[in-house]
Amino acid sequence: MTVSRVVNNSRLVSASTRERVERAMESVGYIPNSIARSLVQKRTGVLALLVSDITHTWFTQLGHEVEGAAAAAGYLLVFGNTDENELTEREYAEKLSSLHVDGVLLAPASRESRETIELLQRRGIPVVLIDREVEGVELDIARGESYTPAIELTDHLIAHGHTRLGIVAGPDHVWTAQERVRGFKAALRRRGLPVPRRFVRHAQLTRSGGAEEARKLLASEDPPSAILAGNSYLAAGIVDVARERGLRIPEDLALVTFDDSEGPSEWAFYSCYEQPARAIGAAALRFLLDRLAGDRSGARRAVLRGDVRLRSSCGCLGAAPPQDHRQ
Amino acid sequence: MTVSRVVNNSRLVSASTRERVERAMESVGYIPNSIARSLVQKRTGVLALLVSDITHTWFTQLGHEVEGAAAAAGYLLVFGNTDENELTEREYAEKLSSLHVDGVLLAPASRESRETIELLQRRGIPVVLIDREVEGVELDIARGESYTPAIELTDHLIAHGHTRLGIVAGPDHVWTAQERVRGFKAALRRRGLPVPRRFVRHAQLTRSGGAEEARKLLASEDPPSAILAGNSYLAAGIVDVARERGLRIPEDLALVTFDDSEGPSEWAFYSCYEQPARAIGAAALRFLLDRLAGDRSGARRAVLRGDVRLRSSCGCLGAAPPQDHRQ
DNA sequence: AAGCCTAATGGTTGCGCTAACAGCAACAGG
DNA sequence: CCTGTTGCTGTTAGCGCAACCATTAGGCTT
Repeated sequence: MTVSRVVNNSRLVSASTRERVERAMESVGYIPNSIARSLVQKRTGVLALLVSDITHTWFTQLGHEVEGAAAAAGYLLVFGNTDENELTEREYAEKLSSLHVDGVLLAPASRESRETIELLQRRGIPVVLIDREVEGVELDIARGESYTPAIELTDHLIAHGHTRLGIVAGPDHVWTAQERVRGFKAALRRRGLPVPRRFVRHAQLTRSGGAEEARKLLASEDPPSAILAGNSYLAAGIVDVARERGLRIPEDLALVTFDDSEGPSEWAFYSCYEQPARAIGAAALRFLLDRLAGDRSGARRAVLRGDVRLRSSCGCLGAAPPQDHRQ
Repeated sequence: MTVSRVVNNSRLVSASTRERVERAMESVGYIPNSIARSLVQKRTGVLALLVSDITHTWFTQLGHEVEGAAAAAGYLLVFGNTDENELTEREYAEKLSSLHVDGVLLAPASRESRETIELLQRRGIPVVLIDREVEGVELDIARGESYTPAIELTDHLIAHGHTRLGIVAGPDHVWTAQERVRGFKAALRRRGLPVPRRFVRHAQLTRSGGAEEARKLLASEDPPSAILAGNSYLAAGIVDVARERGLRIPEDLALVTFDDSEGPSEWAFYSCYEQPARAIGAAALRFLLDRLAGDRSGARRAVLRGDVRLRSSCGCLGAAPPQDHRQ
């Protein structure tokens, strides 16, 4: 039909016909069927963002940014939540590829995400990684840093005079957690400080996960006097436990963490390395849009630098324990 | 083809053929095209959740719950973010209806959302409202309470001895904000207390929005000694301003709020009325699934009761100002 | 005036799938 | 033997759209 030409406003339609068609569409209440269109055009105008935890502020900030930019480029963004689980992730990938989304931004759950990625690539769906590397995968990626800042933060704790340091990082299968642990250990070794295995803890990336591991950490005979937390949720859990045990922060327990970014105001108490969520999202989307525009060049990498913010929880802004935040 | 029958596992296929087909699918890497299927079946297996702010913990908790339940029912959930804006909302609705999502859960941005809803209904897409009523729309809805709890919270402040009370609510076009203001005023009137117009403030539902209005509230000659905040983000903004002005909470300024639900630990300091986000999400999805199963009965309403949690910010747990949460 | 271009429009086809039906074998009952 | 029944498999059509080709009208060139 000529209707199609009107809808897609091809220029090969006379003004009079166009108007006639438009009036007709109006009166019938015609709405083009994107599904049929997608079937023939092989593009849907939908992008997907798969994150590991949609309740995590950091990811939603990033998502918010990506969504705005995607809308500006004429794409609809859908969010998916993998729950830090490769199986859920794979299922999402299958659904999304069967729905023929045009591209996927993925914060990979673990090493196993490689299969998810390969699945998507086999279907010709461009993938851009967010936040986390996957071993053996050469792909566009936008992320922050983990190794170097972990060293910086650890060094900072050491500069405060601590010699018994612990870390509560995310699950072992999460790339950023591995990197942060690696940086932590490197910093300690460089200073000739011990790295007791029991001071290196992996937790679920939630407040209760952080609390659980903090409890193990602080239960020992000779507990650490300073902790590097893998992110602000873990830090909040650690603070919970400190409160439980009557430990003042930073006097009895110093704390530094990661990932704060426009978070709740409580986090304003944590000394942290702030990952630029929005900038990472924007960079990732740009990579994806370039791919969709036909860019076939090699894998690109955007490693965005964040800022260290020294506040109360390490002792830089004086002793200011949050134990008044009782339930 | 018989292939279709295998994929949809109809029972009219012999075991041998099924296996043969499956082996073939495996070897070719065949994946069914959901788009084509959707085109003929007129269902996509996709549900949408439109919220006004995806960075708001309350909505993501709700979303997380809905997503899990939707997945269990075989549906994929996509999230959309309307930014508290009817236009964005309408655009989403058009895109989603043109993508033929099977149903929509909507937290309506304002009264104008009525048009969004009518648009979707005209296309035969079932809609269930979340959290907020829309005047003149009779539709399934799952929400918490606002009017009654606002009275309770206000009464509680009065019981603490306050006579000059203010409210920082969400934007005037948001239903819950209207209700909370209505309850606030009703409680004051019932006790014979004045309701100065300048003590009733509407703010953007963000921390900075809350701070802005709190500044106006506290700048007056005879400022309120107690504030009811419309949600925890607004409360955080109010706390920021109190800190700015050296006001102790609750001694110099008492604070009660809404919406806390598994939020950041800072919120554990706020006395609040806790809306059951997850339960609301679950109820809404159940309504939607019932509609999809063919339920044609009248509009249903689930009004879920939450709990008042009395903590430090109103003075119930002793004076415990959070001013140590400095930047 | 013949030939040829261009702009505007309509017709046909096929994207990949499934609903509906048609076909066919095997077998039971009359 | 025929008819009916069951159990499986193949065929046809059509979902709504756009790519492609065909057609027409009108204007331009030579």
